[in-house]
Amino acid sequence: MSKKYNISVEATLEVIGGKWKPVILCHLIHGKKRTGELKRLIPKITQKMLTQQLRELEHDGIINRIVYNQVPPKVEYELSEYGDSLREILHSLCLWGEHHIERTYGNSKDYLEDSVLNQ
Amino acid sequence: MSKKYNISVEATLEVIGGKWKPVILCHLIHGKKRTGELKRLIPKITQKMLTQQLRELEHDGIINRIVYNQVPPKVEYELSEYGDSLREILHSLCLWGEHHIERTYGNSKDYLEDSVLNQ
DNA sequence: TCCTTTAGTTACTAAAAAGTACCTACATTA
DNA sequence: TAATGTAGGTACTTTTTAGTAACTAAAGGA
Repeated sequence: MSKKYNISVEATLEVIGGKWKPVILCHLIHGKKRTGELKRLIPKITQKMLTQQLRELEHDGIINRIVYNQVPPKVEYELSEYGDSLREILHSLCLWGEHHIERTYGNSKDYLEDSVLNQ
Repeated sequence: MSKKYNISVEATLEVIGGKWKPVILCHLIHGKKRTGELKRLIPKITQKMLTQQLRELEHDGIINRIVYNQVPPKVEYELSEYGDSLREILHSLCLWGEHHIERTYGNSKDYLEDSVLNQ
């Protein structure tokens, strides 16, 4: 009848899978971000994909969308309380990536953009 | 010049991103599996995708491919020592999925296939 | 001899994901 | 009056990803 998962990780992937969602969320674990900030932090993402992914994350209760009623518009995104339950996982995913880059290339400085995230 | 990541999680996604890899790996954290076992555990995967994903994981050093020189062929896959560094992350991803299913549907039994993985 | 079994390959097709380019709203400021 | 800045929407195209179906190898057994 109802939708079945063969293994629970499939449910996780429905929510945070894909090319952009983990990236967006890894930025949000460092705090609230405006739309434009996210675009700057993720230079290769298009407006369309950014909005689309943010909408889905909001729909799944992972992030909050905070709209300030002003012109020009100001919108901020943050991890919701529920999304915060992903914090450790997201952090581990970032950490593993750093280790992997080092293992693969010998160092991470030359292959990883400097940013608040990679200290 | 050389390839750059804007954030380290991108490197992680290159290795374990996509629709099938986390599923395959979550099965392998419970031990060595033959090709046919994996096909049975992941009913919706096709032979082609299974082989393709396994090859990539092997190439990235995440899994070992163990070939027994016999006919009909017998091949087993297991997490490599390096792949084992993903064990905790994979486990957390599964756990989060279970919580998410419960939060979303009220219970997990009706939405999650019974298997060794979901006790 | 021919079927079975297991793991895998390949050419082709279909579907899903992502990219492009252009459009909107509207208060503020020059 | 016209340009600016910010967030977002949309139709269309391209690219990527995945699925389909038919194929191979080779030992053992009927």
